[in-house]
Amino acid sequence: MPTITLPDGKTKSFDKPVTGLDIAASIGAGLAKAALAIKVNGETKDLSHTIDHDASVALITAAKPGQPTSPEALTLMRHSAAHVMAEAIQDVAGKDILLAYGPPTETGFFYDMYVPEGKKLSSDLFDKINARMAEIIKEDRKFCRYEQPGSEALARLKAEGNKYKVDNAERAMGLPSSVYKSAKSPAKEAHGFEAVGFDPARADRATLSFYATGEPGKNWEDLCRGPHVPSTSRIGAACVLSLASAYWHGDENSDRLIRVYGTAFPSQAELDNYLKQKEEAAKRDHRVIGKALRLFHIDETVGQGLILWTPNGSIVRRELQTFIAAELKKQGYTEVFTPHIGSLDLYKTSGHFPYYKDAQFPPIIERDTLDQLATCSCSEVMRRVEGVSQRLADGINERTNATTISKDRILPEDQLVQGFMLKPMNCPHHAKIFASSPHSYRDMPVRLAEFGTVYRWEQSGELNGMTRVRGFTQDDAHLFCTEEQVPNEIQGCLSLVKVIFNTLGMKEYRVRVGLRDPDSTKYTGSSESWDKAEAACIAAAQSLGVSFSKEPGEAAFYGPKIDFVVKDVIGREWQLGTVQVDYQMGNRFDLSYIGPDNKPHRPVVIHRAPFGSMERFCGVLIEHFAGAFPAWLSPQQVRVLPISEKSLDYAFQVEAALRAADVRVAVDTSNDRIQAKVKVAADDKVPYMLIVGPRDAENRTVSVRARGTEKDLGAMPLDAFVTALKDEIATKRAELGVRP
RNA sequence: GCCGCUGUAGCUCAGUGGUAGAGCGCACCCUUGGUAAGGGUGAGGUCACGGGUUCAAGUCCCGUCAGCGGCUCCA
Repeated sequence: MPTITLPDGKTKSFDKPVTGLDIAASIGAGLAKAALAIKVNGETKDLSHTIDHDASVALITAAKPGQPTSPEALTLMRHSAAHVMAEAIQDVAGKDILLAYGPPTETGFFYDMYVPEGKKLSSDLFDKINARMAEIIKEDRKFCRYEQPGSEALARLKAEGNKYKVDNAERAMGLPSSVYKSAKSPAKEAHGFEAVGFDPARADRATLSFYATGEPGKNWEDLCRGPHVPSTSRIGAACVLSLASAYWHGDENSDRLIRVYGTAFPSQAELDNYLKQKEEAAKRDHRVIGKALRLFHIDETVGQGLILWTPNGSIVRRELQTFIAAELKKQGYTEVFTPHIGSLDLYKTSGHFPYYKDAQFPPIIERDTLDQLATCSCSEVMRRVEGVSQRLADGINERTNATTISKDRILPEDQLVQGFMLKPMNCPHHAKIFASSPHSYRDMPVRLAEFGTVYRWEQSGELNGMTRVRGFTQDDAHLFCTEEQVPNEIQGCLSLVKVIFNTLGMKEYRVRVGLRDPDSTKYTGSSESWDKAEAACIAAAQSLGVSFSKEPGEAAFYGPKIDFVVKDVIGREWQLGTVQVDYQMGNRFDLSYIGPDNKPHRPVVIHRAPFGSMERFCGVLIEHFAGAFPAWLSPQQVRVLPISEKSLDYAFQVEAALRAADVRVAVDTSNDRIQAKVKVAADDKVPYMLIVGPRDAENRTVSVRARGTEKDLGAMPLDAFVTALKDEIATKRAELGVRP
């Protein structure tokens, strides 16, 4: 008879098998009421699950009013809400919509479904679907689990004609799918089900579970692993949010499904709060603020994914670049400038071409050469563009000690097509700068920094405001160092990140350390070097003091890396910068320095762009500050608001005094009332408003109103304001601190 | 690239196959004021672009381009 161990270590013995609900009730009526599910030996089960053996059990409960709900409870509610939504959709839009897969997510849930041709599932139906969901929740139907032998259940699902469920069932039982064939990855794990070895006998032994929302055979039901909350009312409040499309199994050659997103919360108030937060977040979107504050512009005629930095945004960017450049100088970096294009041979040497050709703008080829190629077939042109001379191939193969350039890419000189690439990376240019002069170990490390603009052919559907673009400027640098110097240089990169994030008050970022896959042999460089470099990356990440994760298999083939990831206002994660150790580039470009032994040695190269690109970083910053930049970054730092035109003269004097102190300032010369001028300045998120009227003119004072304050802070002498603001700007303070 | 949605004034958006609309912004005029919108007048349109259906298209259909939400991808 089962003895149950509770999380606090206490045990309870029962004289017959017990359900989760029994256990909860044995502890207290309140707990029984609040319980949603149980965890048996760490595995979440329905509350009605029967335990007939000794186990450690924890109860998952709904939160008391005013208390935060546990992530586990939310996940349960949302998974259950996905069922409710699917039922509602089938009620509203028709049973011929085939359900595929509906899991909970971090902030809600979705359900992928196949909508037959000719049928439309559009957001017009959301009101009806939401109403139906509310009804189902109110009906408080029990989630009723029942099991069927695998083969029997499978036959039933096949008869029902939903191949997606058949596929789910087959995969749940460890059978190969009879309906889903993937060209890409046949062994790919099915949605959410554990991958198990193929075992035909398993189908007969296995059972499949179904959940009826109510009575099996009478109410709506779905093949589902569970677990669920006890009944629909325990979901609280749920709603459908948006439509998107998704591929079956994420496979673009497979069926296209409609993905319906929704979310659920324990109460309507919490749901409303979430929706309101979403709305607020949308207002912080850098694309919205960028337009309102005229920070940047994207013009169809210029091209998608190409950012035009308007004057206001350019100020923000310039301030940031100046800041970063000053920090780099402190760290011993030297600045370089390189052009926006480089010859094809450069990228054949580096390996970027043709390996990443799909992610690049096509090559720039001379007009005469194009004329010569006019009669060639497309594939012939590509062959010639991608071809490599014998000399270049021999050099690379020798230096990389492998057949890096295969024989079939080697062409006679007269067949080779010369041309240029818009540069997708800065490293080849920097490597050439390093190689342009001899280096002694005494000069190492050589740190070459450039705000280098690169161009990449991103898929059109991926472009997104400033966060995903086709042309961008990296805060790039390459550190050419000896192997011993690697840990110290990585540490230096991260301390730079720390300084800058701290100054900007950015705490919401995480760090991923990409390590090599222990089972793979694709990596270059000795395993001792790798061990040291990986250890250095981990140690450096640890010293940052933010959350970091080790990601085996995420390293580049040429070395381990550290990535910085931030979230935007709508919860999407963006990779900002990266620090990558590279054991390959030195070989590719035949780089060397003379060591103490008077012999040449290969330098290790560290690529680092801690903020990724100015575009993405500024986009993230706009959202971080919601457009309300600290004074040092603000496009306009002060606006002078004369009470009336009678005070215009003094307003201009104030402006002149501030301008002389290098403050970005403007006078509002409109003939509006002061109330209107205050409103406009507030909308423009100007840090300081200086209201000046006859009183101020007489006393040579300014009445200060800082952004975010409801009222004026009082008057202060003009000179004192200028001094205080200059100091705030010079020290890059995050808060607006100038006070009378 | 794929799926869905969207595209009307500088911005935010109404618009039922029958004369192109509002608010904000902008220009000018009145108002000269002490902290989140004073009043008036006016200018401003290839209804994204190209085809088609129709007596008639901003509206319906097809295509293209772009934006948005996802999917896939991301050195």
